[in-house]
Order: sequence, then structure tokens, then C-alpha cells
Amino acid sequence: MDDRPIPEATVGRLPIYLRTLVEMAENGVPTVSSESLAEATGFNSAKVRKDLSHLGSYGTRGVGYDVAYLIHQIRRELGLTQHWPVVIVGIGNLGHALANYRGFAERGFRAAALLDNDAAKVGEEVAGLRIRSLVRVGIRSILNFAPIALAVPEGISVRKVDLAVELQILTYYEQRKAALLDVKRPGRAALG
Amino acid sequence: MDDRPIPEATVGRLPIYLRTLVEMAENGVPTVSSESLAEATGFNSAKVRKDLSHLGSYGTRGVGYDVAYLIHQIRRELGLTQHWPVVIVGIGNLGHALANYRGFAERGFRAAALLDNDAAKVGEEVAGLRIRSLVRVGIRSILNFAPIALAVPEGISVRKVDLAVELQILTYYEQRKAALLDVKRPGRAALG
DNA sequence: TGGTGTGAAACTTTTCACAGCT
DNA sequence: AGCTGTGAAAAGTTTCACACCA
Repeated sequence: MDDRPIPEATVGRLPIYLRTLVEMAENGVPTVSSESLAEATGFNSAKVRKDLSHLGSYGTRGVGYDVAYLIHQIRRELGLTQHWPVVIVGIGNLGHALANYRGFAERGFRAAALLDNDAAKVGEEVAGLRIRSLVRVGIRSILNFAPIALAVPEGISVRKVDLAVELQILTYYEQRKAALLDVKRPGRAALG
Repeated sequence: MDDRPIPEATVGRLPIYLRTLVEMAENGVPTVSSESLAEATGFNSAKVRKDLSHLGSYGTRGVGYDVAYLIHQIRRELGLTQHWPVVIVGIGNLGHALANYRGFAERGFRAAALLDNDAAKVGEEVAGLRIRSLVRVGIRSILNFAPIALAVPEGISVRKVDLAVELQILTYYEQRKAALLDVKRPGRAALG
């Protein structure tokens, strides 16, 4: 592994390139240019080239990138060539859905355990796994769906997914769009 | 509304300040300094001050910010003083969970309709709403949980939540941590 | 004294534009 | 001729550090 870390912004986009490339491979596409990869992902070609350049020089001038090889390189860089067991904590509505979420299985993440601190739920079976009680386990990364800031020991990575936060960000831009419409057509209500 | 748009990075953090401030208000905290708000959110105080300065000059030097007033200002800026009906499209595992997700209701988002293009599901009742078939509706913003890049008409805002992507980003950093351990303790396997 | 508000500096990310390879 | 790879410029974001006010 090259020891220069890849910029955070690029790391955030690599999974999206990967998903797109896998789809292209399934459709028998052998090579892809930065321009067409840009179109498929919604980024622009300069960004695509800069991003991919952090993996190494895997493109061919005048041709583009070999889809299969690029998939391999991104998988390797993201550490997806090995198996990462996933533990789902809190088997409520969302935990249930996550345990059954096909998008995880399809991309190589398998739930290894379901944990809940509600004694009433322990023993129940979900998605072929028995719910177990919460114990101290060797967790190193957390994808947190709970709307709280977790305090974790150093060395544990946390990413948050807060569904309401995402909606609130949308309302900000929605509101601005409404305001723009107002300016263009004065007298019309901002929201019909 | 001030017509200078708030920087994107700041908009992304406003909902997090809001959540924290609401919690503080519930605990009877009357004022908050940028330092303590930073501690509660995990950002730093300079960033908090810069972010809040985009709302206006609502702090008091030597004292801090009035919690209730700040909540009001952030809500106003995010457009949360009005009601935004939410439509859930695709009532599978995840759609089910979203329809029942308390985090939405608690923060003022109510599902107005559940839509699915699977005829077998139409008519079924979930979370007190009857599933209806997919029709052309006046949608202006989309929070997309499906692992595909949506092609939408101009003027429609899209935000993506791809749960597998978030996990893949975590594996990158997890892998780097493992590599660092390796350097420190040569001979030890990267992953126990 | 304590803590905001903000220019300026530092850093990160994006975009431009083109040399150079196939 | 076509497309990558990349320096350099531009834009955006974070952090610093301090004037200034309650």
C-alpha cells in the first residue's frame, strides 16, 4: 500500500466509482473514459481523473481505464478484498431493516451478530440470526444511526447517518428555491 | 431572508447544532458558549462561531448565545418553521422502517404518502397509511436511499444516503489503522 | 474578565489547461 | 486524434489570533 493517505474527499467518492464500474462491468463495458465515468456518477471529468490518479497511473492515454482493473484497484484501496464482519446494535425498526438490507449483502457486508440491550428482544430471530444481549465486543468502527454524538475511545472511527439531518439540509435548499421563484414571479406564494 | 447563501459546509452542520441546542433547552440550559457547543457537537469553537456568524450577530460577548433564540434562528434559516410533507417511495424493508421511524416525527417530518410500484403491495396499510401506486407527483427534493444515480429534471435537489458506501468509507480508514499497527508492531497480523 | 465576531493565514478541494503518451 | 496525468490557479473551508464589547 502507498502510504500517502488519499484525500478524504476522494475516499468519499471511491465507493461511488466502484458501484458505477461494477454496473458497467456487468453490462460488458471493457473500458471507460474519465468523461463517461463522470457522466455516470454526476461528477466532472477533471475530478474523476484527479481522484483516480491517487490510486496510481492505471489509465491509458487515448483509450481510458480498464473497467475490471480499476474495480480491482478501488476494492484493494478500500480494503474490500477482505471480509468485514458487521454487528448491528439496536434491533428496532431500523435495525430490522438493516439486518435484511440486500444492499449490504450484495456488496460483501454480512451481519455477524445482532445485539440489543432490551431483554424482551433477546432470543428472537431476525434475518436468520438470533438477537443477543449487548456485551463488550472488539468494535473498531461505528456507523451510527442514532441521533446523538457518540463519545468513543480514541482509535475508533465513527461515521454518522442521521436521516432527519439529511432532510433538514434539503429543506434549506428547498426554501431557497422557493425564495428564488418568488423573486422571479412576485405575488405568487412561495409554496403552492 | 439574507440573500447571501450560507456555505454548504455550514448548512450541513446547522441541523447538528439544532439537535444539540434542543437537547440543551430541554435540560433548562439558558445560554451556551461557542466552546461548550463545540464540545457537545465535536467541532471546535472557532468553527462554531464562524458558522453561527452566518446567521447574524446573535451572540453576546462575555456571555454566549441564548439557546432558545439560536434554536429559533436556525429553524428559520433551515426552513423548519413550516410543514414539509414527506413521501416515501418503495415500501420494502427500508421504506417500512422509515415510515415508522420516530426520528422523523420527532423533528417535524410526517409521511404524507407511501408509494410503491409493486401492485401486490398497493392497498396494504403501514404506519397508519395505505400504500398507493406510483403516480406523477409534484416532488421537488429527493432523499435517495437506492444505490443508483438518479437522473432528475433541473431544479430538483437530490441527496443520497447509501448505507453500503458509508461502510466502505469506514473500511478504508479501518484498513489504514491496521496498517499503522503493523508498522508499530512488525510481525503481528494486521487483523486479529 | 470572558467570549463573540472577523480579518488574515493555512489548508483542502475543485477546476483549468495543456504537455505528453498511445 | 483522443484521453490521461498533473502542475498551477481558483474556490471553498478551517483555523488562528486578537480587537472589541458586555
